[in-house]
Amino acid sequence: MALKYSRQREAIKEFMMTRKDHPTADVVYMNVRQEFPNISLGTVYRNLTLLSDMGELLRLRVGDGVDHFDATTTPHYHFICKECGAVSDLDLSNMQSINEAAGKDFKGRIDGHVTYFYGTCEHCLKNSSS
Amino acid sequence: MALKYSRQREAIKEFMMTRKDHPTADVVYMNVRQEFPNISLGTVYRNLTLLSDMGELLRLRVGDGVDHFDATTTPHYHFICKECGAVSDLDLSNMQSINEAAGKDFKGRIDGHVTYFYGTCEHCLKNSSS
DNA sequence: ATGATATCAGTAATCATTACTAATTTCAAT
DNA sequence: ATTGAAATTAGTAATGATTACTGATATCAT
Repeated sequence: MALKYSRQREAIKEFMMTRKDHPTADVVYMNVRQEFPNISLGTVYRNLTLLSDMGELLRLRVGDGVDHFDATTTPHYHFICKECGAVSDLDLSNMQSINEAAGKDFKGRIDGHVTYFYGTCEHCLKNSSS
Repeated sequence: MALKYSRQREAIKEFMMTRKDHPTADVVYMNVRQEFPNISLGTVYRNLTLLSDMGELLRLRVGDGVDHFDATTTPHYHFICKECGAVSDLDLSNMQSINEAAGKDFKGRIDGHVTYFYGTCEHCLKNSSS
C-alpha cells in the first residue's frame, strides 16, 4: 500500500523535469533506457500513470491518439501543431470565466475545462515558405 | 474515386441525425444492426471516418479513449460528465477571442481551439444526493 | 445488360495501453 | 546486519479501439 522508492520512477521523474515538449510514454522509455537498459515499457507506463494520479504529472490527450505527459502541473494551456504534432506551452492566464459562461442555462455542475489550441508552429511556418 | 450511394452509409447518417448524445462507433453499430443485421463494425468505422472527413460529422476525442461522433457540425462546445461519461452540448457562443488571447507572445499561427468542459451532469447530481 | 469500380462483410492486423507473474528491491522491525 | 512482508520490476500476454486486407456484392454510367 505504502509507496516505496524506486530508482526507475525517480529516473522517469527527473527526465520529465528536463523536458518541456510533453513527451509520450515511448519517448520517455527510449530516453530512460540509456540509464536503465532493461527497463520495460510497462514500468514506464505504470509510473507515468502513478505520477499522474498523484498529481505530479499531467496526462494530456491532445487528440492524436497517444498520451502526452507534462511535468508542469500548474494550470496552463497547450498548442498542438497540425503539421508536425508538436505540443508546446502557451503563456495564457487561466480562463476561469469561461466555466461560468458555459454554466449559464446548464443544469449540471461544471468543475473545469480543457482547451487545446491548434494551428501551425513557428518551425513549420518557416518550412512551408520554402 | 467518385462517391457511390450505399444504404449502410445512409442508415448511419440517418441514425446520427436522430441522436444528440454523441454516440461511439460501437453504439452506432448496435443500433444500425437492427436494420442491417449483417453490417460489420468495420463498415461503421469506415463510414463514420468518411463522413467526418467530408465534414458531415464531427469526431470528438473527449479524453475517455473512445471516439464520439456528432452530427451537429456548426461550432459549439461540449460537456463531459466525470461520473457517467455522458457527452452533451452546451449553449455557448463561439469564443473566437481566446484564439487571439492565446496568440499573444506566440510565434506560430493559431487557427482554432477545442474546449471540453468537465463536471457532473444533472442526472448524476441527483443520484449522488441519495 | 454490362463493365468498371466503389462498397461491403468478415476477418486479420496494428497500435497504445493495461494486466499478469515470478523474481527482485525496498525498508521497517528485529 | 538479517529477516521478512510488501511494493516494484522485467518480461510477456492480454485488452480494446481502430484500421487494413480480401474476395464477393452493389451501384451506376454507358
